[in-house]
Amino acid sequence: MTAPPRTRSRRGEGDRLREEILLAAESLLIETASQDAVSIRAVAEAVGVTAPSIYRHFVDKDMLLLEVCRHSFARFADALGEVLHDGPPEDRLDALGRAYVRYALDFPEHYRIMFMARFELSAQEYAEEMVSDESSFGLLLRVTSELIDSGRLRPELATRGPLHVGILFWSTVHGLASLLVAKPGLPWPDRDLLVDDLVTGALRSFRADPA
Amino acid sequence: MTAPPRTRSRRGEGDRLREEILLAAESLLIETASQDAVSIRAVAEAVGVTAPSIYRHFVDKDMLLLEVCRHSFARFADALGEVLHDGPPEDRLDALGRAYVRYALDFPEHYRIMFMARFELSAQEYAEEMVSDESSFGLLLRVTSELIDSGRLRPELATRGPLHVGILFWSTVHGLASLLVAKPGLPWPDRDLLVDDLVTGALRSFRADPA
DNA sequence: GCGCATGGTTAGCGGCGTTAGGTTACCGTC
DNA sequence: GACGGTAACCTAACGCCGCTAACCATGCGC
Repeated sequence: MTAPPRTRSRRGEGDRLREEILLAAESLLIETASQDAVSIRAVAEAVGVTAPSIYRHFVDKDMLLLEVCRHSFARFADALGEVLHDGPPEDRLDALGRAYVRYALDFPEHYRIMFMARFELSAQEYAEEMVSDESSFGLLLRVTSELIDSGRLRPELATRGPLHVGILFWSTVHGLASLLVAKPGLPWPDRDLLVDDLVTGALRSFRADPA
Repeated sequence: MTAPPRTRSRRGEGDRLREEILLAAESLLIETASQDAVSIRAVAEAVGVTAPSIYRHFVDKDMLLLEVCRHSFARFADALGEVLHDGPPEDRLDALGRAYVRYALDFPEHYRIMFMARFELSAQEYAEEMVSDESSFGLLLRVTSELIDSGRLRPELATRGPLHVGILFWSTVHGLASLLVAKPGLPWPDRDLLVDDLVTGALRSFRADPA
């Protein structure tokens, strides 16, 4: 784990080390479950290289973590995509919400840096990052669009558009997920029950006709 | 701001410096809007004292920040208490939710260390901290109790108890609040509208009878 | 007036992110 | 096949950080 012997990369293969650095940073994040433990020096030692070498591949630590973020977002989107079977949009949103919280609990530190850390991105970068169709938020937007199109939404919500509704749902599941991640020591009641009531509650509040 | 001249505290007045340290830490947090900027050394310089002196009054940095947290929680509870006028529990919960998000936006860094940082407290400490009647969570629990007692809650929710319902509401408002705080650069749609729909939506999902 | 707890100080340790500048090995060129 | 250029990585060091050890001064209680 500490320092495997390294053979220097060939001419055009500098990106190999870049990938190793990213993987090491991710591993460190998972193993230590602490963002502080992911120091430039620790990552460098894990890949068997000195600290300044990191800066050949990442302009600074924030950019390294941001790249880890991007990886996490991709895996996050995959995890959400897997539960998104065919069916009515309500069911799809329900599945999305449950998978969302589950992912946060499975990868708490990844969730932290994705949604609880403040990276100073421009609105431009955010737009690219989040609203792309393959992103997790893109998935959500697609489902809220379906929901609006289904006509079963409260009219005043439907007029606000998919983004607004998406953020409402996002807020709801993120609220529970982030609290569970941030305060694991709290005497939480049954988590599954909370997720259940929260997700079904949100869906209920969206529906025009209370069935 | 940097170093006012200090006269040494008298025998029993060591707590005076302790208070000054706390206030300086809070000021730094507000002015710099960054938790990283609140270093032991910076705080020490702000009160006109050397860094090690801090440790006469706080065992370590975490405990200092935790104390700042306690201050914040107290002010937070005050802010919530102020909007808690008489009336039906639904209205009180509504007011609580709106004040909650408003506070987070007014004091984002305080909100961060209160609800988005991970302090390793014991369950015991949490219990004392949060469920005390004067605390913000205590206020919330009181209102959710009223709500359950009113009999207008969905029966399956009412049986889960005030804590469960309180956490559901807390999650909901915290979700939006924390996202707004964590990602200020995102192209958010109208915030007031979001708070509106979120809070009324949560209340609607609680109600047994959709009026 | 003396002892001693209280409320500070100076000096320094190890770790952090980061930079400057040097070194090594590969690769295309002549 | 020697050679210059450059990509890839190194050593050394700066200025921060949290924190500790050890020392000093003040002023109260006796």
